[in-house]
Amino acid sequence: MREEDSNWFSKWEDELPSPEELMPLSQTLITPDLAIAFNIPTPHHHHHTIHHNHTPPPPPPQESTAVSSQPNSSPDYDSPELSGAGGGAGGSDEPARTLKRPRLVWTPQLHKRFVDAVAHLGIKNAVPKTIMQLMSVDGLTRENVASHLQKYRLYLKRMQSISSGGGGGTAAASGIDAATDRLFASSPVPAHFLHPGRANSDHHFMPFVPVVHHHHQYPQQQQQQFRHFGNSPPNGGHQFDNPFMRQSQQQQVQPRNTAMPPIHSSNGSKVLTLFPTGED
DNA sequence: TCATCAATAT
DNA sequence: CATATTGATG
Repeated sequence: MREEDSNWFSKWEDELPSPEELMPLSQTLITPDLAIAFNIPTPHHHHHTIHHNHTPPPPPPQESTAVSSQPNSSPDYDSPELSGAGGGAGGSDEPARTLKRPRLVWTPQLHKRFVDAVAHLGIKNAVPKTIMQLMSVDGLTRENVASHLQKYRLYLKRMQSISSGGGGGTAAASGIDAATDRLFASSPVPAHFLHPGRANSDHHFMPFVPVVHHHHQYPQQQQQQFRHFGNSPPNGGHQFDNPFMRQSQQQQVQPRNTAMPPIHSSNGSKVLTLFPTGED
């Protein structure tokens, strides 16, 4: 089983789409809204007091490459928004500083990364922030993870209850594999999750979180492509080409559904789905 | 500040 | 229904 330890990363890598596959998007990266949200780029140089924290008291442990290319403007706090005046004004450009991101769709794949991350971190360190970092999914927020984690924990709890209780587990047991938790069921639950009491065996030897972050001011809003990114293992990153599938814009294949209409937000809610649902 | 949870909203 | 958001509490 030691192999796995050395392979876990490779396996992970395998699932990761190659860089090339990630970028190609037919979407405009910067949408009008975005520009507006950022305070309308006036035909002038935007210098914006860039923040190159030189003397920040609390140094964030996230010192990666100093690649702050892409001088994005920083979110200035001044929104002319608010009422007023303009009223609806067509509603095209809304200053809306309160932009909402589209709902994240937890595909089995994404969930798998989540579970893997939690598994490798150990219950102990599996807190939203850390998980989020390990997952390295662009656009994924701490709250996304927190929310999912909360639900996932409930799922684990139910699982423990049924597996140990035994008594009177009438429909309870069946309840598990029932329609609910379809998502959670798609990913195997690491053993240790079921008993927190036990520490993990030998897996706290992480080569260090591959968190190779960019420093980015993530633009909030609009459909964005959540994408992963290959990290390089500390000891020899091997990159194999991964003939993977392309990303679908929005299309989620529900496992149990002969019907085809997947993304049906009854309304016109924008749903963001991650990469395509391949197979597990 | 962050994590966790319960309740609630969309 | 799945996810987001909020508020209380540690």
